[in-house]
Amino acid sequence: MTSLFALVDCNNFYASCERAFNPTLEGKPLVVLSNNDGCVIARSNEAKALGIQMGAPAFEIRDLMEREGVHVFSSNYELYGDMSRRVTMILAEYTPNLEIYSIDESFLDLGNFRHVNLEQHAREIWERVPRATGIPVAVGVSVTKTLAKLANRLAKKSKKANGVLVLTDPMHIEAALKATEVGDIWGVGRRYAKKLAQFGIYTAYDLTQQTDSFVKKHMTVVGLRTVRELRGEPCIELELAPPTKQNICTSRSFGEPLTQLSDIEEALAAHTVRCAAKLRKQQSCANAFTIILETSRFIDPRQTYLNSRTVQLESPTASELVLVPKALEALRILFRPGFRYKRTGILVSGLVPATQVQQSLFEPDHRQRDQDLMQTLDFLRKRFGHTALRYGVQGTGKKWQLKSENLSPCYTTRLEGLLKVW
DNA sequence: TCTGGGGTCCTAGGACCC
DNA sequence: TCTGGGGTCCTAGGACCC
Repeated sequence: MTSLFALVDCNNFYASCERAFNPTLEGKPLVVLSNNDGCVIARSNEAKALGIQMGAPAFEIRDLMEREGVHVFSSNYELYGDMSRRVTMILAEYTPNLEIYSIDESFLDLGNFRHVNLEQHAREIWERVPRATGIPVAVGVSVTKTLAKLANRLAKKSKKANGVLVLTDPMHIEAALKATEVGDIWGVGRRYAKKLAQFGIYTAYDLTQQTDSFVKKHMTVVGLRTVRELRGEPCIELELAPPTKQNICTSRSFGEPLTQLSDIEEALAAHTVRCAAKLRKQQSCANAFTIILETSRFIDPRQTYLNSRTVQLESPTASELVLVPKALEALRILFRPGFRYKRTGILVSGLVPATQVQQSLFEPDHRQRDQDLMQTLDFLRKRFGHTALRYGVQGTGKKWQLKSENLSPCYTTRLEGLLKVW
């Protein structure tokens, strides 16, 4: 039996979320900016039509946006996360096997749906999700995940497809491969596209015609898997449960450049607390952590500074009480006066399941005490918000906090947002 | 003045061991 | 032509994804 996958992708997801609660934005150009209101990370179709590029720095297009009356939003991940859960719940009704691939994309296993009219089934999903959630989607169906991605892309692009494309007929697959540039394949980025062009390989079809050894030589085994999938041979399985993360990173740019160690300490303490909470959420402990400290990358190279410091822990931990002081200690070693710093962060690594933690022979055993305290903290923060309980060293965060000047209300998760919808 | 924040996997090369 | 051979572990760097 051959496999069958659908990829359901939300159109302009963050932009659509903002619009879902504000119908007056229908048909208007709208963009969502990254953290710190830095660059464009989502655009409505109308904004795309104005020529606003993905990743464009906000300051470069400010004039254009003002002139054209573009509605600008700071990113509101609380809202997007909640909308994403709503979409996923609808999709789960259409398959027993669902992979939540990202905040706005899911793969559906349709392996046992051969008897149904696929076109009709996909079209039903396409209609149902926006009706239930306000978020428009596109649906691509094919025999491998990579081809389903490709079908999804064409479903969005082609007027005739109108949001739904089922790609199972070999003739249709070949035509689709010929119509797709090599750099638009899932798993082939800009670097490889450039390299392949030097060999005269421009379309997905061209790539499928290469020998396995050629592909492996230039694109490693990862690229070979992609090519086999394009040829219709499934190599990438559905991931039903999210894999346990092997690293967890929490870092943010500062709202404005910082020169004082004490301000940066505040930021790093806050990031470390968030990072430790993420660790506990996946029930892991870290064996090591790395602290990153850097200036802006967009200034005179003589004024830039980028350094990191990795610290091995005596025994794996997820306790803030251990991590915060050690993180700050590492930061003080990294810090050089005289630079204008833009970002700091922590990455925890060497993660092991919390249940398998071995106690070091040389450290006093604070584990039980720490665990109890962390449990209490997690409970209180869940109930009262993650900033409800802070350490003194975190300060008030005024100096380093993100710029978010155009934040929409958290319509779905906060009282003031709910009232506004009413 | 102003340019995001997460992640993954693979490979090559060096250190070190027997 | 060939400085021995083979294994593991670690890190840095490069590619990719959203």
